[in-house]
Amino acid sequence: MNQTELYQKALELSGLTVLQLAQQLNLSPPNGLVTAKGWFGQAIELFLGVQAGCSPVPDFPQLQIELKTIPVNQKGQVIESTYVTTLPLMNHQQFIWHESTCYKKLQNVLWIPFEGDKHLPFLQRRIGQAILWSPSDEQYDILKSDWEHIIEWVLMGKIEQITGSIGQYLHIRPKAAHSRVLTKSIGHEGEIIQTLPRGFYLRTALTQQIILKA
DNA sequence: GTCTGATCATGA
DNA sequence: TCATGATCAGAC
Repeated sequence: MNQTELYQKALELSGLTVLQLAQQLNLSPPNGLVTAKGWFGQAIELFLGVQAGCSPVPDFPQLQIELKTIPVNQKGQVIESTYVTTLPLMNHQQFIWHESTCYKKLQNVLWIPFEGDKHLPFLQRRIGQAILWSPSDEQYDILKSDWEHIIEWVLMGKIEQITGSIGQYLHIRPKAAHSRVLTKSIGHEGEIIQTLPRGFYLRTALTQQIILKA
């Protein structure tokens, strides 16, 4: 499958409801998202033929394309931020921008917008028109500088001091089963410390531009 | 625990 | 109201 074929396949989703998607895939859909937060994203993966897995690479490695679903309200406004990848804390290879999973995942993203208004019954929500996006020069520069800023703090052993308010398009937030989960990181003396795992997220400041422009 | 898929829920 | 911090589900 090449890029065009993938995009054409994604366009077939346009206008389908969640229920129709589930029927087409022979899945029994959940009644809501509280206990099935990732269900929709995984159903779309199944439809487009993404290999299920947990390795930190783009969904379509050969095409360098990452797949993202994104909830939008009736005014076309993005409702939620978008998870990108885990924040590297000990993996040195990941401290180089061009080697980072974050860079690789953001080169090309296939966005699948869908109705995310909470008052809409989940099964009746419709899927929108897919968007194949790559960052503009300006978006790229901001993403890179956000990333470098955050990684610099990690390298200086200041992981505990990075809050979600840092970063214009890209920021970090907790990413774990719960707030007691611990993983290794660098302390301010260069020693190994235990800390809560974080992930990179895209702010709506960026994703709104992408959805609007399409 | 570590990764993926994400949205929930609460405080300012 | 909305951004930050917390949490849910599943594969491995």
